[in-house]
Amino acid sequence: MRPPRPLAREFYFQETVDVARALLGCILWRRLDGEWLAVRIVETEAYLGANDGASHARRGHRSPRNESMYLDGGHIYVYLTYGMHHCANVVTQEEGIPEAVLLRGGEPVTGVETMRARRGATRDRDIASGPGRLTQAMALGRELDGASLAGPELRITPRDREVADTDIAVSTRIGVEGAPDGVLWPLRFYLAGNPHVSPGRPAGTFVPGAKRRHAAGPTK
DNA sequence: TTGCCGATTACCT
DNA sequence: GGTAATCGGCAAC
Repeated sequence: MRPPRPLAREFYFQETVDVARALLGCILWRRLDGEWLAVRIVETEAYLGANDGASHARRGHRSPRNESMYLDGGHIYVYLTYGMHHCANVVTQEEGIPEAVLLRGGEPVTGVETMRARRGATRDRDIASGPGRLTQAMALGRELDGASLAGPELRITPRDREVADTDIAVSTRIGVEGAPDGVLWPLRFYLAGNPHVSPGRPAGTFVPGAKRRHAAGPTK
């Protein structure tokens, strides 16, 4: 199975939150040893640059590690976390604006047995349901940091089935703590009910006011 | 140069 | 529900 045409470059220049939503249902492809691996994206998180306390680019921070966040839209930012797991992000916006969308979960579509072997997983739902699992299954490492998402080894292609707004659930982001701004922002998006969404936290739909507190919301 | 800690996961009780 | 694994980045000394 081979990938169709990649998403147009303009896709990545929409508002980052819109990109995070629009990526749900799209297909991420990775060519490994001549074989195409693919997952349908089912969970994302938006990171909104300098004003986002949870972002690696908070306060405008820039270093060799997060340099790829400053590329123009349509590239990938891969970093190592907890000393052992990689996380992959889709870079958005024009060059110099460090916004990105973290890929948190994927549903295996093609190359499933290769990914299963890479993960040592038995159930399909354990293959790519989490940011570290997704990068391990698809061999997304630091060597791909900064690569194009419309290239010969890596690409994202359009949805292969319809996704309605009502299929998309929203919550606060996972694993971000203590950040003065950003912690409560509803920037995690996922396909409601999809078993390949990460188990990181009860997948509760974000309900404004449920905890007597409204997320401040990005003021971008 | 040192020390702390993370956009996580797997395995334990 | 709790925590060890594991190491690069970054702030502070």
